[in-house]
Amino acid sequence: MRVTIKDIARAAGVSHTTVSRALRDSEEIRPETRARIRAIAEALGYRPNPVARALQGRRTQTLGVVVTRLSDPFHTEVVQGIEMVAQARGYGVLLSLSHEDPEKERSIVELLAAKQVDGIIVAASRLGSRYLPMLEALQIPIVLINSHQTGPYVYSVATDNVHGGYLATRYLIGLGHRAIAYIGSRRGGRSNQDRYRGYRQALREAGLPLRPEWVVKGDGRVEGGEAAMRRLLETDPRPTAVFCYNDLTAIGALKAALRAGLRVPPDLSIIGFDGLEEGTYVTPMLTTVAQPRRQLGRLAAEMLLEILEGRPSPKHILLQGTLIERESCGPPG
Amino acid sequence: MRVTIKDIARAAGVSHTTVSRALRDSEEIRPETRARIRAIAEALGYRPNPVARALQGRRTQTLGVVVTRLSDPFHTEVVQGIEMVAQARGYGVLLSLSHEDPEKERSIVELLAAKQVDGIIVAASRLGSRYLPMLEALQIPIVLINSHQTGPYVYSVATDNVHGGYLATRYLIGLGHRAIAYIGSRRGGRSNQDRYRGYRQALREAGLPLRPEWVVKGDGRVEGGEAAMRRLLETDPRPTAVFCYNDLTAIGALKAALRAGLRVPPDLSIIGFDGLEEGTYVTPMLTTVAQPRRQLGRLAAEMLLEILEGRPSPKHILLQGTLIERESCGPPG
DNA sequence: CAAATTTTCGCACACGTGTGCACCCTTCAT
DNA sequence: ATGAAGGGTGCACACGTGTGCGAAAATTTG
Repeated sequence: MRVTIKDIARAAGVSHTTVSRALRDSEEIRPETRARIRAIAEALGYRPNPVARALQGRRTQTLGVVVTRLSDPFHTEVVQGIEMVAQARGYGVLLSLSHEDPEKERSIVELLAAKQVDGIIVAASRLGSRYLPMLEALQIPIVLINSHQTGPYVYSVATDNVHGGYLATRYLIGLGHRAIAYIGSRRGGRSNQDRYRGYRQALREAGLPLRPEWVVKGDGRVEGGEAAMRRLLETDPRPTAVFCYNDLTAIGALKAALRAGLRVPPDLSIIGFDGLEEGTYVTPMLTTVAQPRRQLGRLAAEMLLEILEGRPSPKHILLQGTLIERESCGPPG
Repeated sequence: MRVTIKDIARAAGVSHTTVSRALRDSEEIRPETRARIRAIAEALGYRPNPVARALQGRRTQTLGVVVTRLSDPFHTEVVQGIEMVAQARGYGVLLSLSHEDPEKERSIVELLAAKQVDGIIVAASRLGSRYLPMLEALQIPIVLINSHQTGPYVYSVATDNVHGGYLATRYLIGLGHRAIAYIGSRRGGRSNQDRYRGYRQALREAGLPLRPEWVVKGDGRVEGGEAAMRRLLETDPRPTAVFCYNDLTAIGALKAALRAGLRVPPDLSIIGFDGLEEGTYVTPMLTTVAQPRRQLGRLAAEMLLEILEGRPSPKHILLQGTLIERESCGPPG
């Protein structure tokens, strides 16, 4: 059997009330008594029962985390960031996967709320604004990662996609490219639109035309990037550089280009987005706009904990991505 | 405020006892009463409080999962398998990362136990047999993934590393290779030894010599594989094929080989282990011995649930890997 | 119609921890 | 010596759900 405060009370010859107070270092209990009880608790190997505490105090010390898929390396790093903060502050992390199904995401969030988590972090939500009424009904603070929404219980941490798209495209322009394509993502939603916006803005500023046939869509994964690149390779004239929605897309694009016998660079330059480890696996290594992924997770968790513990916190945080120059870009050949 | 059975009792004009029984479909309550109470519960939007249930019934419906790092793609797939099963059966998944620190792994397992999880799954444990006394003291069933141990509360699911190593090496021999190297892992522990054992066995059977200078060690990650391959490239004669401890190591080896100007194949053949998605990102795509990773997670979760729900279950399951032929191997050139 | 039986429900307590308030025992002042 | 003041501790209840057992109501039986 597990040791409870009643067992300690019996051993110490006091009531469980006194034990409870002694262990919480209450001023009401005489110091010697406190010390004696602590010693007995130690000797008996007492571990407080968090379930009972939660029932009593209405706090489970647990954060719910909702993610679409873990097989997407973007999310894993975010979750690691969350977990590190949570672990350091004594919170547990209850993980649920939605598999990109909005309906499932909804039911998962409700399930987490029913499980009495203190707060929820949702990474890469697929749910739009119709989401909000539910969140408010739950009365649980929620932090959205890379999905901006507004509402009384809703907070967010995101990277600036417009800026990132602009950064990538400017970089290619700076290398001397004038024929720059964009491979987007069917499933990218708002973030795809924003990166595309940054791309257009950079083109416009440089006085470069926006060619519709150079804007194609993948699916945010390797296969989609590959297929999209094959379509780009058939255009005439061909772009000399490609900005890809994310690194997986870029890796697919690179595969297709290499298979077509192109040298990357100089025949083609490819830049990705995210800053995944995986970008260093390929040859040439992928140049990319890195999102501070772990930071996203960390900040989301810290924000949530601040809110839960009643400290002030900003409601929305926007982070900037940074360019990582590796090998997949160069001047047009 | 949250709706409790007391609220329902008040609305229905019965005691909370009756409500509790009605909702659990007890035979003691008259069918009409049951239906009436259910209707009221429905109307009020009642959700049972799992914390209170856990306190009363000693079950939290939560599984603890311990993993070294999520950034290792091997684990993510395993965790996904676990989560899918858990979600389908109404269990939550409490995730903790140990970051390859044995001491942390220990404390995490104890923390999970303190948090009253019903069972624990440990993926890729770094703790050896001195682990066992603690596990027994906790009296919580534990399933180890890819780490075989024996004890009253200890179960395991693993892939057959000896067989996998043998399979990979036989495949290379079958292609005509007679100079086959092995890049192991410093941190691989038992699994590294077993894969190496399979390698030696295949060499012995084929009458090939085991050359010490062709057995080097990486760290199970890309960088280590790269460095190890550079060392191999300096040997004379050079191996014509390399079996790598895992896919990340193989990706590193491939990078080094390509950088040295080798064609893979025919100048060099490389085979990995794990069957990661990442193996398809590189050019040429990696041939590998695939572990049924999601299956590992699934089986571990199913095993644990069987045990928890009192159904019989095998204590140890050993799965076989399968060869996936892609592009990185061919006859020696 | 009364007694025995069955059905239906509520009382009281349990699970482990926390807390408002009353009570008891010192201690000190009068 | 008596009263007040104050510190130290325990009683009783709360949190939400589940359950053994007894009591009341409904039904069957003699």
